[in-house]
Amino acid sequence: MSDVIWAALVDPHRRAVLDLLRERDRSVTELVDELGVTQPTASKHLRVLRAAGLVRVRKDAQRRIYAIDLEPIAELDQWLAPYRRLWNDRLDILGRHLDEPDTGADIGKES
Amino acid sequence: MSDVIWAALVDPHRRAVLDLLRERDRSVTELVDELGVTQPTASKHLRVLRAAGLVRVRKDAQRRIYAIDLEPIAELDQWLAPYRRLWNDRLDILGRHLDEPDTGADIGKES
DNA sequence: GGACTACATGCCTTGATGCGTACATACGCC
DNA sequence: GGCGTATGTACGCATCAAGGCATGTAGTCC
Repeated sequence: MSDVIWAALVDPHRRAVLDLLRERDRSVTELVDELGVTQPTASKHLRVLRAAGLVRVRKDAQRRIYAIDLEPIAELDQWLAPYRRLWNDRLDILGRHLDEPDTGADIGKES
Repeated sequence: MSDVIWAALVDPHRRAVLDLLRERDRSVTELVDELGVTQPTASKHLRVLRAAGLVRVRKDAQRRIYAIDLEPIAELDQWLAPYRRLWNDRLDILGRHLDEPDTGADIGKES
């Protein structure tokens, strides 16, 4: 997946923006208030998120309403998939050992 | 989830390391060869990955064998979960509209 | 059209990051 | 103990990203 997406998500403020937009669409002013940052700072973060395709904008009179776009998130999920599979496999193995503690004939008990 | 994990994952070289370690454990020299970077560079990346808990090391004589640790990845997966849920919800809605294109009585046809 | 609101952009400074080079350290072998 | 291999670290440098401040721009209202 694109480096741009990772670069966008690495910043806590930008992840906070996504969290807020997950709830509902918001104007820049709303985001500024919620994040506690200055307006230019928020605008720059939004620019990065836009470049990564993580948010979309629509105009509402003089306001800009930002909405989340989940497609890059789905990409991230795909990147994660093989790791998640590995993780689950290992949990399964652990679970089997916990379920059948005395069938570990192949583990080789000490001595 | 911790910023350290995001910071560790943002670098392509470090993600490449994880990809390689997903396959099997490897020594630093192996990673250096695979990544095509100098040894100090690799060591620094590994340091960051260690700090984030994404890899573990064990000593084998003068070599250090690195192995992946999936727990931070699981954390990332948890962070992703609400987004994935939202994504799936929207796919479902889209799917329903595609399946039953003419039952959209509540959509409000024009005029 | 002038004032006001909402937002974006440019410039600057500062702190973080990645890489290269050189060096230090640890281990095995003889 | 000296040497070679394997790895980590210190330092300097270049790049970059984040925030502050000032300014530009678009839209609304009167």
